Amino acid sequence: MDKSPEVLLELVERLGNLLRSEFRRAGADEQLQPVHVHALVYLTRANRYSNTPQAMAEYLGLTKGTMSQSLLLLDRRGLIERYQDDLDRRVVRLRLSTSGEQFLYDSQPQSAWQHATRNISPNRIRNAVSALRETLTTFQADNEGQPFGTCSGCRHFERLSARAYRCGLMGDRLSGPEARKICWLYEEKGSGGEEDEE
Amino acid sequence: MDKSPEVLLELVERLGNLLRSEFRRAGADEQLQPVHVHALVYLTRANRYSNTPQAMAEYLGLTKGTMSQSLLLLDRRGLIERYQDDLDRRVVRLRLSTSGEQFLYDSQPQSAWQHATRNISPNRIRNAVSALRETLTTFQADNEGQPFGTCSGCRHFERLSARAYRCGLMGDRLSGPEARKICWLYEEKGSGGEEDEE
DNA sequence: TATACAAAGTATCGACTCGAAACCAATTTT
DNA sequence: AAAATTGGTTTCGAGTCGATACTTTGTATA
Repeated sequence: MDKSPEVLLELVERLGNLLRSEFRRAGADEQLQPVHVHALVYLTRANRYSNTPQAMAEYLGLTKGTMSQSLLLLDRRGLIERYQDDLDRRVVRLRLSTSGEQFLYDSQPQSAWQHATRNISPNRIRNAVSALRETLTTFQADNEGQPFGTCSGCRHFERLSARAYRCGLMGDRLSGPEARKICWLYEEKGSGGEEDEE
Repeated sequence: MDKSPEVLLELVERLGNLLRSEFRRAGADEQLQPVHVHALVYLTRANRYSNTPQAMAEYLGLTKGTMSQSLLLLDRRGLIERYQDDLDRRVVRLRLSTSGEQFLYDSQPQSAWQHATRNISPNRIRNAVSALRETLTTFQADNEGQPFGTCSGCRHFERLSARAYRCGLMGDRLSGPEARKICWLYEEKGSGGEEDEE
């Protein structure tokens, strides 16, 4: 019997704890909770389909009510900006404010981690990434959660030319940087045979 | 430029969130918070040097005061037992009670994850484990945190015979299963040159 | 059109987490 | 024996969190 999956779980758990502690530390000066820092980090990575309270709540594993609270706080502190969507006036869009960006720049919540991978060869990292990504995909498929992923690996992702892309689902053109951000409409590419009726 | 470390961070974050949600779900019936479930899971994996409030707090990234609160709750609910150490009467030892074990057996907080790795070859998992383990080690070394690890990879681990082991630091004999549990006195084996004076 | 219904967000409430600081008791150092 | 240290507990106040109810906007249906 192989205990590896168990050990992998343990490592992810532990690293998750440390990351959380790191976020706690980063937010301490500004009296922010870990989840607030995480929310700000998320905003740097979210594309135009994912920068809403709902997507964020889903990503962070919170209810929309709780999310609303945290966003209220971040707004009061001037770290984010909220504005209405043009087409659907129910939806709120979120973006980092200048001071939000400044905060992340100053507190560097991710630097300790970045540093911690310095001794690992790019190749090994890529392998680990691929294994974890697959785990994530399977997990999300099992648990009916919204699947998050970056555009570049998505079924709806279309390359128009060398540097122009498009989301086939929404029909919007995407810039290169945006194609590397987190999308909420993500669907696994090659998994096939899962064409939902209706 | 390679974005892989960033992506790895993101995956660990996300999987950490999902794990947390999973713990939340598992504890919902018993009105337990995710951190309580995590504490119970930790106890199943802790060896004789790590089954104390302090080690647990360190592992979960909490202060001892906070930890004390959670342990009080778990004790009141009858999910754990606390008893005094024989040699040092300040230290409290923790163990799962029968109903604690029953709870974990019933709620299966880790099963969803175990399931999620089913499509990944053992070999790829082992590679991912090794990369994450190294990241963890580096991270802990950078951040002066207590290094957790399993006995079998520890510098103090000695094999007496085919099935008998010993911790060279504490002098205790260890059973086979115990040698696979989480230890708080863990020190990296081959890293060398870090012999602390004093 | 009206009218029902769904969806995105907000507000309120109560239980609980969390760190900080003060505290206590057992141990170790001096 | 006194002082310092260590493992844990207690207390406090701020803040998270889910549940529930609610508001506003959009969509479907008659």
